[in-house]
Amino acid sequence: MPAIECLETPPAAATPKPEAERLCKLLAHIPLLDGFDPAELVRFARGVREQNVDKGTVLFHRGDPCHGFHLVLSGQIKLAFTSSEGQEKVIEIIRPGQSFGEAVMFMEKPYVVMAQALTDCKLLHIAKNVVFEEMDRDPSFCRRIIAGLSHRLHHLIADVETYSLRSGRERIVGYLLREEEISGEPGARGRVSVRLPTSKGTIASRLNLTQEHFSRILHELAEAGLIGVEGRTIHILDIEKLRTAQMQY
Amino acid sequence: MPAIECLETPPAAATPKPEAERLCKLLAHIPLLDGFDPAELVRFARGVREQNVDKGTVLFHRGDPCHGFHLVLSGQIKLAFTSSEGQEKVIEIIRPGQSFGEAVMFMEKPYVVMAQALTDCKLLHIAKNVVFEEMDRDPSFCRRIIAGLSHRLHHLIADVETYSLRSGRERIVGYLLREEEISGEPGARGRVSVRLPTSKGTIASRLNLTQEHFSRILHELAEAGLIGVEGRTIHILDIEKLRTAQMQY
DNA sequence: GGCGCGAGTTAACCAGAATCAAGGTCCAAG
DNA sequence: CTTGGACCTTGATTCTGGTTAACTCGCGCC
Repeated sequence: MPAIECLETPPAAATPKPEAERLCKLLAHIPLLDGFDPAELVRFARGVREQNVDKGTVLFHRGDPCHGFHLVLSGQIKLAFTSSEGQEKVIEIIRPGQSFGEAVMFMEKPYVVMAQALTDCKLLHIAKNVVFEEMDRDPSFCRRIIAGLSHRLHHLIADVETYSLRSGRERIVGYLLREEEISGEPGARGRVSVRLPTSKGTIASRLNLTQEHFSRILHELAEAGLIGVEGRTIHILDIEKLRTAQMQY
Repeated sequence: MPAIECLETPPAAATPKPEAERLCKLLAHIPLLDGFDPAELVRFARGVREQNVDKGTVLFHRGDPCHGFHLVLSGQIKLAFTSSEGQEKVIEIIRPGQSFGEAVMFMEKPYVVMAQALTDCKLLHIAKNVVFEEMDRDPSFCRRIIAGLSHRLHHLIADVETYSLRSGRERIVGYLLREEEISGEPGARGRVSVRLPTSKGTIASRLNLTQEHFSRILHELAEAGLIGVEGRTIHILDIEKLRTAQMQY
């Protein structure tokens, strides 16, 4: 597990133009900047840094100061906290197109969680000063940030609900159904397959379960004829049945 | 438990002036509007409605549309969700000076939780249109909203951490210490007392415990000589010792 | 090939917390 | 004063999920 390190893109001091252009192209795709005109993007690009990190790299620990936020271009990042006894709880698995660290940035406080690459990743780091400048300049940009934070909050409340009101079995079934929803076709019926985005241990922690318990429940669901397990691929044998099972338990 | 009902302040159509003035005075104290000049407050007051609700009143249910946010002037409101089986989980107990419902307002989605008055309450309801107008007009107002949402998010993450990494005992000890911190003198030592803001059952739910389990743990803590229980008043016999107990468990 | 390693599985056992079922206490209304 | 209800406590029992530990499987590497 390598220590924190920022593999910057090659300096490119000699030819800054194409490098900046490439960055702008990347920026144009991120939801927060959707519809920004080129001039705005260039302004923004000043504070943006591309990072390539290896699997296992810790981007920041709890307590580290925050200088901006991150956006994942490819790969996966896990956000987690570790208790004093060393056990870890994964709060979120960040996937391409998603960003993290905004809330802490706006609070001017150190990180409360740690972030670690689950795979080799390509990231953008957006410095907070360009965000703050843009906020002063453009009220609609503020609106987007507010919308983003609200959305995040909403999501987290749903997580709290899941953790406190649902059993392990229900959480797993819910997870599988959601996962199918984002990766599969919209109106899927009957037999569909879901590929787990990362190791079972990590997903178990995300769902507030131990790896062992997760494994057991998958086994139970398989025995009940609801799913088939094949490594990281879960075959949902009858998605309608799984949905109704979700209701009952 | 009375159904939802909005006890508006008397119409005051004949003398709108003093009524508006009184509202402005209330508004001037809320953190979000701190430092606003009178003209801004008046503009804001158009969308503000005072509400007096009785204990037990449900302000909104999950699924209700959201037309603005609420601020508590006096009394307590509980935010909770109810599972399909009817069991309830309290997410937050809102106290005077605090507000709720902003995130949902910015998302233009229905409420995901329900809000109920734990005591007779005085509230302000701020309509979303005046908030949105002010956001377009004043970037610094946006900043405050962003700061508020970030803070809320931060808090919720701390809750998730507590729920998933700490035992019931630890959660209760942590709660008592926090409660002491906000109600007691800053540098308290030795013996101090904390008054629970509401019923033990509600607090138990807030901490993700059953009433029974909560009661038992209080008993255990009392037996261990850490606290004394006298109805809703908890005497912390030695706050230093409780703090170190918090570390160990 | 054999070694080591990480991920996953399985089973036996255990603990923390929920559930169920009585009571107890206090207080306000009849 | 006594009746009922809200709130709380207590004990017995059950259950969910965590802990520990052994074992398997696949894979990269010497």
